[in-house]
Amino acid sequence: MAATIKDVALVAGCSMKTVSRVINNEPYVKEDLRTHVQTVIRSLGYAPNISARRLVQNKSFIICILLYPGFNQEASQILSTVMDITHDEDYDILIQPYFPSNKRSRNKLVELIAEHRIDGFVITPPCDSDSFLIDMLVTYKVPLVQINPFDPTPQIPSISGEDRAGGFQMTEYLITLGHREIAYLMGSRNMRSSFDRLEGYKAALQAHHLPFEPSLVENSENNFDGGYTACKLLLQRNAGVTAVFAGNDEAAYGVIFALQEMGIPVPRHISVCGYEDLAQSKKIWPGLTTIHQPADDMIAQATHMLISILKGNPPQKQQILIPSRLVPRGSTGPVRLS
Amino acid sequence: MAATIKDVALVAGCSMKTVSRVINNEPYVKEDLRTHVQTVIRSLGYAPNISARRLVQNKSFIICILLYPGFNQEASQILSTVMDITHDEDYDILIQPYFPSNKRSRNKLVELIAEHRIDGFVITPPCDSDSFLIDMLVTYKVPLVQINPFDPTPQIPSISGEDRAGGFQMTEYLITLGHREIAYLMGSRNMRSSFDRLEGYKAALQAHHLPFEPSLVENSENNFDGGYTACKLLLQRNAGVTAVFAGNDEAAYGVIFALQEMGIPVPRHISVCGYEDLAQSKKIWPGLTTIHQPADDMIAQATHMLISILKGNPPQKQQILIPSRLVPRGSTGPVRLS
DNA sequence: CTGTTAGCGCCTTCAT
DNA sequence: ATGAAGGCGCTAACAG
Repeated sequence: MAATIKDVALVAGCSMKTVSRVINNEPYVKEDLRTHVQTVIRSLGYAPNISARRLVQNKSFIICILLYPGFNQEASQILSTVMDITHDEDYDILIQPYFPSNKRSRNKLVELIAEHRIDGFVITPPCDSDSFLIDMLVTYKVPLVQINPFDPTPQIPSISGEDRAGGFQMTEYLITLGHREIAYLMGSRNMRSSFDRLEGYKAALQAHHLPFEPSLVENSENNFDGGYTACKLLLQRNAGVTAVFAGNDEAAYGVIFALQEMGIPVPRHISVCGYEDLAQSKKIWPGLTTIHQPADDMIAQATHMLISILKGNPPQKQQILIPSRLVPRGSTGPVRLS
Repeated sequence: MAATIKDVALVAGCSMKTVSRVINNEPYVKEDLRTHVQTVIRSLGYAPNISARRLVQNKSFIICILLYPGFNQEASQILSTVMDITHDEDYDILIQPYFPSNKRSRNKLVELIAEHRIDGFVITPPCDSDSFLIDMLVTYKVPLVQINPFDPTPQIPSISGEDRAGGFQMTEYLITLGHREIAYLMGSRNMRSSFDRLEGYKAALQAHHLPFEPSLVENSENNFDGGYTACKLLLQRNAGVTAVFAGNDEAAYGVIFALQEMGIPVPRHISVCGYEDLAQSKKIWPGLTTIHQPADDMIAQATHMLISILKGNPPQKQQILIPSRLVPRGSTGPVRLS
């Protein structure tokens, strides 16, 4: 069997506690004793048993990121980021699917809190739209950090994107290119970002003295099929559209596909843009114009924030805003002079 | 504090062991006692402490998937799959980055084995090209399942794709479309699949009495930039190419991008195909022809296999082969009659 | 600076 | 069919 702290103490001729001090880099051990213990540790191939430590400290050293399984593309970048973090930190990171209001998801959550004693959670939209989730975490006093929450609360730390500003920037950019009939694909209604971006869109129109035309707003899911379908519906109803502002990059891919299928050149006849700047967006021809606001960065920040809270260092600012930045690529161009 | 098994025993008026039996669905508890204990458990809101169980059983109930961080697109699908599994299983799944022969990766691995006592590993290529890794796992007797290993060993269970067959199918398909000058982008040399697909490519040429032309084989990394660069080099050297068989889908995206950039229509002038069938491949216009052999399925199978091994049920077959299937889409077409 | 003692919450073993 | 005792490996609290 593997060596224990007791074995090391025996061989090193000191107490268990001293060995413990050495392992945990605690002070109050004379330098030569410390090095001696370290030698013994190495010679025995001793490694601390994390489970025992977890038990006695009543901590799991595991944090959990709750993700809505609908977002596929995002996931790849999130995974890389998470892997970076686990590479460096003491905490293990568990990624769990969470469907808001879903019975099984809720049961799993309870299990995670009650049995696994997960130390903290990172919540991504639209998971926060399930009030059961937040209630549960608050009741059990499990630390959490929210990403783009629908209702930011001062008590709960969060990372949010400047969606209103992003919606404004993008719309203004399209207006500058000469577009007047700009469609907006509104994403899921249980995410605040959908509404905020719409606000920005409206504000930009107003700033340029353009009318807001409700029929140019199409409800759709923020994914490929959503964008595809919305685009077709929209063009049926509204032949004059010269630009489509999709709810996110994935939806924009759907829009582009639909347009190509209909033989409408992008961006020569219709410009398309998204929101998020997935890695894929610079790989599809002719490159997708979008707002840079990557989920992975936000997850990384949230995770680091959570870990530092768990380590007893509350953040300076509870609510962090990530600025949005326009990334122009080939999928948008000047409106065609007809 | 949370209730313990002791509290439940006290309230229920029985011994701890009886409570333990109830929790774990063990036999030898009278039916009415069992239901009574269950009632008490519910009323106290008792939940077993996983850390304690882990300590006493000397198991972590955690398995680890080692992933090379280079594959970004795959990751998204892997994550979804993994989330599905954790939703159902008792095991937590940790996803860890692993760079073959990298010092930090190796240290992390040792930590995972020695301190975290990870119960089992799923190894993906090219991680298995680091012999330290396999040695480590075998020495410590940690169960593992390999995916597409370079050197399959009868002793180590593995899931592999039929890469040779896939390479053959795709090449033959292109030949059937009339292509004669078919370029092959060879991926990483520390993955067996690169070589096997090349074999399939050669075999198909031979079966159709076509010469194998070494200058049509280009070494490249299996990613977007690799495909992009290889495509440009290739066309400089070899103007007559009418089809490009990329090492995987990501590389194919790079090829398509390069061709579009050069104003070469796909598939009218040059056909392009990939290997893997990522979700993205049906979303880019005009759809990527590819071989269906998704990493996520293989990971899912490997993970289930590992878990069943850990539960004491060795698999019937140690080496599992996943058949490859051709998925024709819009990126390939008949060769142009010039 | 170093050591002793007493659990953490659960399961295993062996009685009853 | 049920229970009592002991210990997994570690650290916290308190002595020295």
